[in-house]
Amino acid sequence: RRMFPSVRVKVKGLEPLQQYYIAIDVVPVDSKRYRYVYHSSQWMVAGNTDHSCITPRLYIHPDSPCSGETWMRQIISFDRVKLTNNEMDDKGHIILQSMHKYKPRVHVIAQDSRFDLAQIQSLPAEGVQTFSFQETEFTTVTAYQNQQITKLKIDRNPFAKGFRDPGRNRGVLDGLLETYPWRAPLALDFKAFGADSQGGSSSSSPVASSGG
Amino acid sequence: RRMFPSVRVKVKGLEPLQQYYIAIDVVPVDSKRYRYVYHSSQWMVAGNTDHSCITPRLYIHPDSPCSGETWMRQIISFDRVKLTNNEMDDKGHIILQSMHKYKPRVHVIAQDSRFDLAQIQSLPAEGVQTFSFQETEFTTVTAYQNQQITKLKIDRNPFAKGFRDPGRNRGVLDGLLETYPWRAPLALDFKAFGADSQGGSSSSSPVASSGG
DNA sequence: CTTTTAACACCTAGGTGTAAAATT
DNA sequence: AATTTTACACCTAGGTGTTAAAAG
Repeated sequence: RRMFPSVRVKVKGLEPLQQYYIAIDVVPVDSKRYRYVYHSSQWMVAGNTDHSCITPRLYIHPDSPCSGETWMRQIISFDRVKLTNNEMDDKGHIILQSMHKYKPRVHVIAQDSRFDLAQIQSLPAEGVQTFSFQETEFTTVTAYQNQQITKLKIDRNPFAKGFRDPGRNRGVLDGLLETYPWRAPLALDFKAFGADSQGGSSSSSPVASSGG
Repeated sequence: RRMFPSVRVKVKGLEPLQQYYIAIDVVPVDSKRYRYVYHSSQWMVAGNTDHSCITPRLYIHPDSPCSGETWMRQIISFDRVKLTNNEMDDKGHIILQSMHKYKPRVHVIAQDSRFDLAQIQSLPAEGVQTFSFQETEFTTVTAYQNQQITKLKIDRNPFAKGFRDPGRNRGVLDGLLETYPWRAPLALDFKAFGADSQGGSSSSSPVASSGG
């Protein structure tokens, strides 16, 4: 299923005429398995798991490759990214384990004639800058554990319109959205050199969860 | 509106590791205006018009750029090409005049670092090979003139399913499809060097017409 | 017991020819 | 009179949370 809300970014500091690929992947935050405790409304550690050896799948933004000038002029939205818990998936979706914590990463990749980047499966060794944002951390589920998340999805996702309450509960939702982390596009600055730099921003608590 | 039936091609003779763009455009067959004569079921010349000065719009296949190996492994379908008669169109659709004859051209463009091909608006001077096929010639209309074309579209276009006759008229349509020109993908051979080569094939009469 | 799967009604988004209205 | 535009019902295609059944 699609990731919702989707990651949206703005990028600056690119070379206007250079061509870039922009891609996203999702990496584990830790090696813990979580369970949701209803009476305290919290995710709590429920054991260890092993994320080792699995290279995360890369989703290339469909506008890639594209000039720095064009990338910088638009908000870059990853709203077609699909997540699955099926480890045998053959449709190129991003594979995650349910009941785990993850964080998306955005990669800006300068096109280099030394590599064939047409069919990128893994990140090249150089010419890549990686950004991630604390506030985009989320917990995976196959069925929603948190009623607030369900309401947020129903109210904000156009495809869930059929489940919206006519008017009555809007106030509650507005309150939640006050701290909703992904309303504004995240900012990437390519000028900060070096790979794996953490694009920092204000850090709010993880709120979003996505069905697998 | 979309062009239907759409142009489908297979290409061979590419360099497996070279990157290529593949694009389509539509050029006038002549400078005549046509009208459809019902009693003889024929398109007849109805005057002259001026196609001069207008550079045809290029539709880049969405898989571009892509390696020769990948292009050669698949049937290349231009089923999302859109036609319009609005000369002020700002959505990048291919602009045609109604009641005129046209022929699609397919261009195979080797990626060359000397040019910025990310946003191709016009064809580069070299590294391009152009193919066209007599049997893909068609006449533009805003309302169908020929009942056989209407039937063909209704029976073959999945979006027109709501207009299909339940079973009864299938025989008539099958007879028409026997000479339907675009059933098999057209064959391009990139080995035939030089630009503007005419990829020849059997020449049947123009049958397809598309709404503007 | 908890978690996952699959079928479903209900949406968004957009591609059909039709028929009536508008234009030329 | 011929051609074009517009609104429309009817489709395809696919993204929602829900629910009941299945799996663990």
